[in-house]
Amino acid sequence: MGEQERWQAAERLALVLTEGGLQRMSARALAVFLFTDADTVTMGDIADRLGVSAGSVSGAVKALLTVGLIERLPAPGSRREHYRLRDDAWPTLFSTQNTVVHVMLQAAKTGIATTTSGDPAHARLTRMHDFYEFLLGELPGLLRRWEEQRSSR
Amino acid sequence: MGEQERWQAAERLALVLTEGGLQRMSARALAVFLFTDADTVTMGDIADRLGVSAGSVSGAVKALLTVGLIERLPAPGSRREHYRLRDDAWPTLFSTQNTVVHVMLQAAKTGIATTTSGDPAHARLTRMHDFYEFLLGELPGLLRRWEEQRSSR
DNA sequence: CCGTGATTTCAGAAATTTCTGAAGATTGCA
DNA sequence: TGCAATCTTCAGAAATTTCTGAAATCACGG
Repeated sequence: MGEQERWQAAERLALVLTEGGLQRMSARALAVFLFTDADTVTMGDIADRLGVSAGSVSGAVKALLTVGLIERLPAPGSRREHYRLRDDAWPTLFSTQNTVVHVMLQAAKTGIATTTSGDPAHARLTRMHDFYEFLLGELPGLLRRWEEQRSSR
Repeated sequence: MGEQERWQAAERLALVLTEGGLQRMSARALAVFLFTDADTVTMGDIADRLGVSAGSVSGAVKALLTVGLIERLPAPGSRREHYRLRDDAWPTLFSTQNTVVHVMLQAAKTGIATTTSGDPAHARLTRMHDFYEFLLGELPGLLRRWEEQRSSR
């Protein structure tokens, strides 16, 4: 397996992550965190690997920190900051994306308040409301099952 | 509840749907399907409601049909085509968005094939693989529970 | 507290996405 | 078949997003 294929796979993953809601540069940076052989990486490493400006990397790393996908390591007296993928990155990403569920539910509630019972719109909005409420109720159990399965190995 | 508030709520929902992956115009059109008081709408209705060109509406409706969120009604000898929101629109939208899960899993597998056991990258990719495999396994049960709950009311 | 290299910021450039408008195709009806 | 209204398509315009490059800021080591 050459380096060639590895970084091709990394770039492909970055495209998928973009579909999933991440910004392009954040997605590419995340792919580096995932595919690198080093335990930790610096902003310079990422810039070199991707061939992009330091400014872009700064923004991307900041975004990944904000959503909790990577972490800054206690720097042992080094001038460069070191970062790495967090252990719980994927459940975190999943939960972040599920913020949309909350907002959809709220949108349905707001919409229902603008209609009166019996309207076709009222029925449609209620149906939407019920689905997202169901979904929201399922998420905690789902994440709990993942934790259980993971700890039992 | 005035029309004013209703369509404000509709536009707000459209923004959320955009976050969720829909194109802007598709999202706005879907909001019309959801909030309208009529049982069905035509492309002209949507264009008037949103104040956009017929061309934009054509593209948006086509996209919504493709992903199965709306349906074309058997036109009773009318010149205009009539459309409406499908009953299972929300589970359908949810499933569509979960296509990403399949692709993430595949990306992890591809990545693993470019590493050797023991590499830090191998470990990270395996962890990613396991999470998305778990997630994929949970989805059918989740949708089944929704159907059960819905039919029992 | 300097000097040096790393990081942040941000205005403008570049790239991409999205919408329009008009021409062409389609379809129901007389 | 011919008319009229609707729908589709697509090239270019407009709007938005994203990236760069360079200057400002920051922080460690001396």
